[in-house]
Amino acid sequence: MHSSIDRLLRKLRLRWEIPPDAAAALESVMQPPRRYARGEEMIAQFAKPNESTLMVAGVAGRLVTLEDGAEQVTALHIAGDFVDLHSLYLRRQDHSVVALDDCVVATAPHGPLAEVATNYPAWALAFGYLLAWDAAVHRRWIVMLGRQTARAAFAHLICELWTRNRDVGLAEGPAFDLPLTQVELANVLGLSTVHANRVVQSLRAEGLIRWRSARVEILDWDRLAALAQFDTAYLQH
Amino acid sequence: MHSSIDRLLRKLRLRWEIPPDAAAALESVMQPPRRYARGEEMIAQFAKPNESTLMVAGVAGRLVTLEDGAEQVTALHIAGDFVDLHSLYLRRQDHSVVALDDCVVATAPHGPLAEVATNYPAWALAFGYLLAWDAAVHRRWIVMLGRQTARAAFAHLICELWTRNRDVGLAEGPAFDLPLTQVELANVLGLSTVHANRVVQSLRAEGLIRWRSARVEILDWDRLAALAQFDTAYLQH
DNA sequence: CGGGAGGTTGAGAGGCCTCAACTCTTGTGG
DNA sequence: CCACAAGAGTTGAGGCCTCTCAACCTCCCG
Repeated sequence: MHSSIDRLLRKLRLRWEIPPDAAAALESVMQPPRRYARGEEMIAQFAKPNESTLMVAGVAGRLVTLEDGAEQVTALHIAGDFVDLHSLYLRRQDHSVVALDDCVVATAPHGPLAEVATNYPAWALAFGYLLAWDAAVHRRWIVMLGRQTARAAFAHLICELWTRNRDVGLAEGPAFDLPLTQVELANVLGLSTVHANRVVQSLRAEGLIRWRSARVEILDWDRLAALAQFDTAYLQH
Repeated sequence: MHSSIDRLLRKLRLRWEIPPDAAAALESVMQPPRRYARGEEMIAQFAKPNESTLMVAGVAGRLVTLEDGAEQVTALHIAGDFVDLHSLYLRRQDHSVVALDDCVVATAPHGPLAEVATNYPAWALAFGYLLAWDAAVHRRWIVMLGRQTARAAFAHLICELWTRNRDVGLAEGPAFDLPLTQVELANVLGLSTVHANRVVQSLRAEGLIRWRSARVEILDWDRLAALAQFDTAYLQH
């Protein structure tokens, strides 16, 4: 990877032309890469950032904390994802962003970023697409949490993350990095830690996945996707 | 209401200037209002619409149907909401849109709509805002489904819908229209119909709300909001 | 070698589900 | 104007999924 926006370009170019001059324009407004260690808070809840953050490497989560202390992860992001493109349009963050692994990110100040969108139709379109795509993933999570069992939800999460990793060139065959603790997984799936653990064990015992030392390997895609009722359509468009 | 976009303008003008000429430009690309009867499907799942739909009156829901037949509503929309602004950017609908009450809608063809965004910076900004706002609501629903009990989730839904109705001038004091059947409510909250019914009764019995003949009246906002852990921030920005 | 984070296990409780029946409301046709 | 049908709402009972509490294990690192 030569530039911070390579993974993003790779994903977008699956379905669109991004002209080299447009790519160069975005690249020119990205700040130099910055690192966060696993566990660090990248953006605080209720913050009002004046820049948007692009993941270059690692995994980050958007975390909502309720008054009673309950925590729910509303989105996971990997290399090539903008973590908070929406902050271009919304005044306050409704959630914090946490590094779930060591991360490298590059930020773009809102002013120049908006200018890129005005000057390059390809980016105006792509930013709209990225916002809409984010929402499409949110909707699938709503279905996952509202209408699927814990086992199916976990299976779906694995299918989604594998697909997204593949789309940016980060899946090696049936395997990809998943540096979540089971506590964090529970906060994604809306479960208690104890039950999250049992769900993981159950999929392992059935020979659907292997998961150890921050790496998931999918052993039986067909059965996993069937359990998850995974339909990749919402990720592609 | 004189024009189809009045409620939308009202909502946006809570935080932005929308110049009259920009307003006129959007209005000029809206098609004449069209009606749907309660229960009608406005947009089919997997459709590829070439227009976006603005609610003028009524209530609509975005409905995802899984292979096993389970149904989950991922969003509710009232007057002033674009139901599928994202279709400007995404090729296929990932869900259907259903009229939950008699509805009046106006559509705008994607071509002219995109042109309005290019020619009027206020609309470029507002469309980005509306997309991001939609996603913020999705995120709150993820928290609601993942980390709140059925009672709290229902309470939250009521708080959110009252606030949104108020913002477009459709709340009369503590009351607003909620033309959902309990089956539909269950599909919003990710519950069985039976349990949805018990949740409704429970909030009624506690004197938090009244709900009859498609109309909700909030009897004790403070206790309802506390139960819901409702924080209006995500709706305002 | 000790400490701590992460993972695992067991047992009992509770929220929510399914199945099934029953009641109430609404609207339609005779 | 009544009778009936269909849809919506309600109730009961039993069972499963998931939660809480609490302990214990394992691995890694200093």
